[in-house]
Amino acid sequence: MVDTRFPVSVHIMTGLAYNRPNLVSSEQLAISIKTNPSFIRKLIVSLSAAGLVESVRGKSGGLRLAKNPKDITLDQIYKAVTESSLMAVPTKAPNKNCAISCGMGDILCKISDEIQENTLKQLAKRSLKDVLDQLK
Amino acid sequence: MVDTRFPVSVHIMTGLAYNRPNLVSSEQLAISIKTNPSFIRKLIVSLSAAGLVESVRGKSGGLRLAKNPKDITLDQIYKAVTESSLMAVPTKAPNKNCAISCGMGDILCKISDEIQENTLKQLAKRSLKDVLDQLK
DNA sequence: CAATATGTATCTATGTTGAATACATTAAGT
DNA sequence: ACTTAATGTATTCAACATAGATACATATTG
Repeated sequence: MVDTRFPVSVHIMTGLAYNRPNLVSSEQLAISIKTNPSFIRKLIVSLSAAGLVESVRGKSGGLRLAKNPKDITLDQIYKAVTESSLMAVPTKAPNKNCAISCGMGDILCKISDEIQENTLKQLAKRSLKDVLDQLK
Repeated sequence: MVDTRFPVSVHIMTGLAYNRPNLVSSEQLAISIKTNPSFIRKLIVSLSAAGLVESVRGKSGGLRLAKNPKDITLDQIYKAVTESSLMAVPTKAPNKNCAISCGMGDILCKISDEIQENTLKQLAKRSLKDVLDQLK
């Protein structure tokens, strides 16, 4: 199965940006994204912790952006909901009898880090406002 | 579980480059990488199809690079063994009653494509010879 | 013809993701 | 106060992808 947390989160954030400053419920978001409110709320926990979303509890509560869409970049969203790296890094201990095996770990980690950094830099160029403008 | 095909393939290719032009068996590679020959051979199928590896069957057979390490770049390896994109793209049909849902697909695909293209461009800068030099 | 390598197929164990469900907590509104 | 409706949190489940395991066909050397 593929990790959809980031794309789903972008969808969530776009929905909130679109309806700003009104509150939107996780139920409404779930319908728009065709997923379940449980998944939405799990993502909201991360997005709130990152200071991107505010929630209001109780009746007539809901969710809204914590910042202006132009001040939210996609790398912030990515970092909020994704902890693993795009490229897998070796987890197994190297084969100590093999020079190549011993050397590969560092090399692969360096490549992975480069990809990660580069991708985040690229996502940082795009704000939620850009996405919203593109939508219209 | 994480997709390790690319890092494992880089390891394979580095092993073959290191021992060039001698043949290396999938068994030896499996020991170096601490995995099983079956997985190695599955990857070899893809690497061979991409023209990166040659195999010799039968007794005293084995595997070797099909090209000079300086002419093999990491994006070639990546493309040979990985078909899915780094960032998940939406697979579900959009919610037709929702403008945002309908618009998100294209936007997310564009972002995914950008990341993919950018990452491959970055991997293209690095040749197998670079990896080998770095190892020594 | 025996030995040893790749090629190929199948099955299984494991881990991850997201769906489903339940329920506590909070706050509005009557 | 009480009902209603929202988030917060925990747990379980189903589906899926990955890689490990195994078996065996095929090819080639010696």
